[in-house]
Amino acid sequence: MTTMSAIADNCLSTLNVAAKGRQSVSGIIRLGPGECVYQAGERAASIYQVQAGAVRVYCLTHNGHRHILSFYGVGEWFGLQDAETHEDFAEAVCDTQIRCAAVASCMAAPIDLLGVALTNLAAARARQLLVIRPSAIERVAAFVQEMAARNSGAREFELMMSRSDIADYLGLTVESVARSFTKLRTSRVIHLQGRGQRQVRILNPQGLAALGA
Amino acid sequence: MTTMSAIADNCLSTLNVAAKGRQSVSGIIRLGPGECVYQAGERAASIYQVQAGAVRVYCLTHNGHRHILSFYGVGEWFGLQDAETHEDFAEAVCDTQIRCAAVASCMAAPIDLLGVALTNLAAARARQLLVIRPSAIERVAAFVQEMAARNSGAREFELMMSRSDIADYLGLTVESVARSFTKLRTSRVIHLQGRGQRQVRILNPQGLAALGA
DNA sequence: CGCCTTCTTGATGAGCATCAAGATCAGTGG
DNA sequence: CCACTGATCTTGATGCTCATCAAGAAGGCG
Repeated sequence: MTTMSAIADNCLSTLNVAAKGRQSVSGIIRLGPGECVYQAGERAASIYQVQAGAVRVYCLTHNGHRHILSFYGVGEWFGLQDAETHEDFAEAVCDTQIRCAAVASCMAAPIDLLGVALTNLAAARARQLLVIRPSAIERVAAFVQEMAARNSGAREFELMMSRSDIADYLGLTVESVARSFTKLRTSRVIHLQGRGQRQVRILNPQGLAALGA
Repeated sequence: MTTMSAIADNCLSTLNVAAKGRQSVSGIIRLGPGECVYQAGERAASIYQVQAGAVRVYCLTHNGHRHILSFYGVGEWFGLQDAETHEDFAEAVCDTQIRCAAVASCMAAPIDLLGVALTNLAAARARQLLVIRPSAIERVAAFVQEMAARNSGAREFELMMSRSDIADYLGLTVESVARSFTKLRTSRVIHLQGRGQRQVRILNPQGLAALGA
């Protein structure tokens, strides 16, 4: 019983801490490529939903390398965490529009914080399975599938992020990413064109799935 | 205060879904090494807290390999997720005692589900940073530090899991794990002894941190 | 003792990081 | 219109690290 009430106390304290010390900020924000949504060290008082474009959330490792924890596309929520201040960075990948909701406002318009947290948790777990995969081409194949799924399963779509972003997301180097894309292209699994070879058309979904599943 | 109730509402809605079709189960469960807490496909109607021992939660990958998502030690909660059924497996690592709480019971005795979810999310993110690290010895060093932290930062403690568990947790092979432990031993960073070389004493915390930080 | 599991050590090869350089493209200004 | 510039992407060569295969060492237990 005492354990139970202790947990209830945690619940209260977490939220009060998160909300205190900052004015509730809500509204729409427009950002250009590379512009920052929040930085490590800032107070975490809001959560954000992508309205258009895409956002990358990343951490810096001990040796200064950037590791992208997740990309967020239209409709997805990010920025929720347990600590009082952010330990990560969020930036627009391209021209982007986000909605900002103060966590404290969840009482007025109850946003499903638990749902957001669980969705993010599930995504983080899925990413672990992806990243642990040894082969570079498998990671890239899985990434292409993930991006296709984000575009409603379209056969053709445009990557909003650079090869460098993809590399930092998959834990590879830019060169390995480029090589894997080349392999997928020469083996007729995908077709690449457009500015920076970011326009992707999936030619052989089965072949892609066989690699990335 | 109202924040609380909003979360309670969320709690209710999510939990009704999760709890339906299964009797609420609460209580204490004792398990021996390798015994199962839940399996993929089972309805997710409860969350669990480790009272003694340790639990491993893992997924099976497409090619049949086991990937351990997380270890849970005394006091930690696991089993919470957004899907209606589990997609992962939970097993006792050693002799273990867990507390089982039906999610539906959170209305009567409000467990901080959001807090549990956010803690798990933070852990998943930390693990991404660990696993993405290229070097095997760095991963093992970070793992040893994590285990030390779990034992209240003790200099000496016993690993409850096998080398095989560690390998599946770190995304390495058993051999690489053993080699890394050997390197840490021969470089006088740690000392190993006891059954299965699972008794660890940290001789050089700075050296360990330099590798694993 | 024999059998089993777990951990360690050795030899070899594959795959990726690294370093280096070339290719493509958008933007800029003569 | 073309040359210049910088960013991004691709390709090539080399070495290191880890997975793999194989076998030995160290308990635990009947």
